Amino acid sequence: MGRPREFDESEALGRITEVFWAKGFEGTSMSDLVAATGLKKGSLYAAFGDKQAMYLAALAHYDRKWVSGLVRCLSEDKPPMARLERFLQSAIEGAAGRKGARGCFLCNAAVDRAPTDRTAKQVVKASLARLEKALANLVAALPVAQPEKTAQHLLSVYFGLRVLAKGGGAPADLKAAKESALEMLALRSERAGVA
Amino acid sequence: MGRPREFDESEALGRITEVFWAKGFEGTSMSDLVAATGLKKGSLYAAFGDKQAMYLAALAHYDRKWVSGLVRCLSEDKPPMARLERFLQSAIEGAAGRKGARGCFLCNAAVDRAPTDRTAKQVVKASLARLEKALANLVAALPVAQPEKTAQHLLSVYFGLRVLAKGGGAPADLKAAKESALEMLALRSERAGVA
DNA sequence: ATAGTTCTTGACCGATCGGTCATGAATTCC
DNA sequence: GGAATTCATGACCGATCGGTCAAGAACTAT
Repeated sequence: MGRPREFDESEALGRITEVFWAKGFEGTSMSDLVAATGLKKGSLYAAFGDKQAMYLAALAHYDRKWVSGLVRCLSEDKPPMARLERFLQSAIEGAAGRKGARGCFLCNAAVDRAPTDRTAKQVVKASLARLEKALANLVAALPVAQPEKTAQHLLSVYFGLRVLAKGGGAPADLKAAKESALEMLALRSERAGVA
Repeated sequence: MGRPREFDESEALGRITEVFWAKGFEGTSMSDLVAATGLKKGSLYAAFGDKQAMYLAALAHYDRKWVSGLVRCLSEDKPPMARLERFLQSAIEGAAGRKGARGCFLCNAAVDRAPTDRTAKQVVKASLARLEKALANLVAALPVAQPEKTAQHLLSVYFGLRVLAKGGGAPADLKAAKESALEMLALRSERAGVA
């Protein structure tokens, strides 16, 4: 009953996500969201609540769409090392093009929103846990001891690459970090395989 | 000649740095800086320029004070692995206490300021390069091949730990990531030492 | 003493901030 | 065809944003 929505809520959430992703919570104004969605302020508030709620909805949307994509990529039916290589490579490429300069929304949220927004922090924690689990599953297919520890290590390399990429790290340097991580892992596997 | 400054410019810069460090560029207002320094708006603008200039001054101040501290710590006359352990541990502890929740200003700047502020990006790049060089020097004391690659790897672990810590990573998980990184390095050293 | 210079202060600026609300349009239920 | 309900719209709100400026205070050089 009542008048039906004239816009696609999910599409609007996609636009909102991109804005928060690119500009952060504090850097995003309601007029930015109005411009990005083509909706009026009243409609946005009616559909999503206040600014913080919009941010949380965007973060959840990112988790569903992009984090899930990463998890899927980590769980693919390919050689484990190839999956890991692609995983780390995605962190490097995420800051390459003009549009890709936004990096990883999860990383951004962890750094500049989690410390002040408890709910955002919980969402971030949940996404991190999902990634860690997928990584641990992958590493478990390798002959290394303590796959959880190694997964945490690789997760930190991933986010470290995100930071360095945003900070203007040279592509060659990022590639070096990635290769070093993979080489060390191969070394460990090799050794454990022998033992 | 003329009326002398009634405040310590360096002390004011210290206060300004702490505010930007804790709240980011967009999250900091001039009234925040006024409150933190005890100065009036006019004095701040006269001394430092506009908001962006204040941020850049704060970032440079951080580089001089804290990044230099890290570099010094990495160059100490102690066992290399102990220095590395302390280096990574500082990333973990930097988000522990209430006050420490601000994490690493350099990491924050890389994530939320570097993409939109070219000058900030250059300052960040310079600081990153300093850290990388100190790390490479340290790693060179170890019997590992390609110390620069390894240094990049360790630097990404460092910033990854910063991100995970801010994202609410459990202390045990952060410790695991740190230990995994150090163990892999020890393994590599051992092997290279044998070869 | 006085002129010249720098610093401090608080009032002030237009613009924008996040958010609300009354009104009219669109739809369903009876 | 109302009555009820929901949505879209644009005007509107006080607060705060980053930034400026005139006027007085504190100092130096002559």
